[in-house]
Amino acid sequence: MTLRLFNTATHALEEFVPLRPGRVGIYHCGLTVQGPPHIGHIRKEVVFDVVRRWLEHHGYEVTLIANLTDIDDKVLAKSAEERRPWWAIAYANELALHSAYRALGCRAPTYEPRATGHIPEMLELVTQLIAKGHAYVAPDGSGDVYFDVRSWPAYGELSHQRVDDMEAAPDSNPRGKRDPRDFALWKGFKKGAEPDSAAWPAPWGLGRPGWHLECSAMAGKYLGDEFDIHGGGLDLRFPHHENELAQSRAAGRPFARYWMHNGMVNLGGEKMSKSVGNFLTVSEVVKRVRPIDLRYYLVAPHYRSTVDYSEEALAEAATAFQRIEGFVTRAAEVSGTPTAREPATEAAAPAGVLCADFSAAMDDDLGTPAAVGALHEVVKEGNKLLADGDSPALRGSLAAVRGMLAVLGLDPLDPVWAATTGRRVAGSASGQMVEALVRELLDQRAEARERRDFAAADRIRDRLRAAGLEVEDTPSGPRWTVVS
RNA sequence: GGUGGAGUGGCCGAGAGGCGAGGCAACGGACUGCAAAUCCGUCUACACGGGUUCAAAUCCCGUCUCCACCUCCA
Repeated sequence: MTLRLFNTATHALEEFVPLRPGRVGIYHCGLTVQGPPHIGHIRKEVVFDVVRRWLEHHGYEVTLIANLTDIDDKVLAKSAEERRPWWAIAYANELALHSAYRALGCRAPTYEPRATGHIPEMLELVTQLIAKGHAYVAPDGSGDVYFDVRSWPAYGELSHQRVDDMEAAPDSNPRGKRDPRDFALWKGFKKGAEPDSAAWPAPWGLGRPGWHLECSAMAGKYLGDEFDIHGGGLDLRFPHHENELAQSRAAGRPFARYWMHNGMVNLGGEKMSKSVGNFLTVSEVVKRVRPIDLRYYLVAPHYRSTVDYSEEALAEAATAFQRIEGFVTRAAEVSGTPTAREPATEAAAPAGVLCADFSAAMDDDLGTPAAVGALHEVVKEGNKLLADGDSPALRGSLAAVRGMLAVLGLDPLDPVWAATTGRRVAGSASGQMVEALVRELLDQRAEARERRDFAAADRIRDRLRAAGLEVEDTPSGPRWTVVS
């Protein structure tokens, strides 16, 4: 069973072979913390969370690094606009990002470095580039340092563009650039126009790092000069990733071996984006839909395809997922598997039980759509087994389904969802009271049904529904769930 | 101008020369006191125009439409 990934650098499906046996290093560009994360941002987090889980399923020890760009033009602009320190804005949005991670069941990165914490590493990289003749201090006295694109013939290798074919940057102010495509490694301090706290000393003058530089320096620090996978949104391929690659290689660092880019989330036919204003934040969407349903919606399509966000499609995805979830909760009850009511103590299902179609799909460039199809097939089989009550076959189906769901980060019995799936009452003291009261009402209903007083029985069911509890009759007696 | 990607049934969404992914919705049936859930069945689609082939959603040529990037963007 070999994993193949589509490498955007070569435009080909390649067998994944790690640099060091048994270990995988992944770097993906996190957020510029200028605002709270939207659905497009969190899709990327979910995608790489699944990449990580699948690699771990393969037995790799995964180091996942996601950076935070906490100093840049946008953050400073926001700071000026809101009259709050830039670092306070960055931190507030960092917290918002973390809460979105948690809401969607994304495991925290192994480490999440902030740009401002890595100035020395960045200065070192710039120094190397200047020494090798690939970067220069602008002659205009601005204190800017630029990467010299013409000095690096491979420039454009990642996005398959030739420098001469590129539109001349519509930069009305070429400042001290030798070529309009040269990009800033270091931005000289603009006294008065920018806060003094946003400047760091450098051999070529006070200033702050350019965006592209940060990622090269941090990836190098935590994963080494060469590492396995570099990820990020498709929109970052050029110029950001191209620039990272150029400056790293020009400094003599081989950099990433595989490049993975996730597709965009569109809203109203256009990429969800802060600047256009057509975005939905994770926190607002999560008020309308359960986070686990949102995650299913983002996991089910292929990671490289565009997702056209719509409430209707999201609602359909939720219904589809609830079918899977329904099987898991019923099968867990029937087989005595701990549910969210009593948090699971057992680990995720053992790897061996995943269905072969699921694994084959995942190995084929993370083919989640086909994998989800395979998952639904097993659910259908499981539902048939459920009619006969507990059995080894049912337990096998449940384990397989949970194993597959765990890879996708969607196991409804995982305690991370306990607070938001809302379908069970948590094992708190008040939960136990609700439990006892509902039990009493259901007993009364059973008695009413016994004497065929269906009007009375239905009245109890209706009242419970009005209170947000759905009652359904199963061969093994009535079961109830919290629906509101 | 350059570089990529996409157009699939009522909807979402895979696949990539033959053998009907999957889900949602709808309809019919089974089960149920009624529901719910579940199961069984029905619904044969691939932007358009040509071509290649015994066979095309899949390959070739042309056309149209849309998206991303070349400027900050996951």
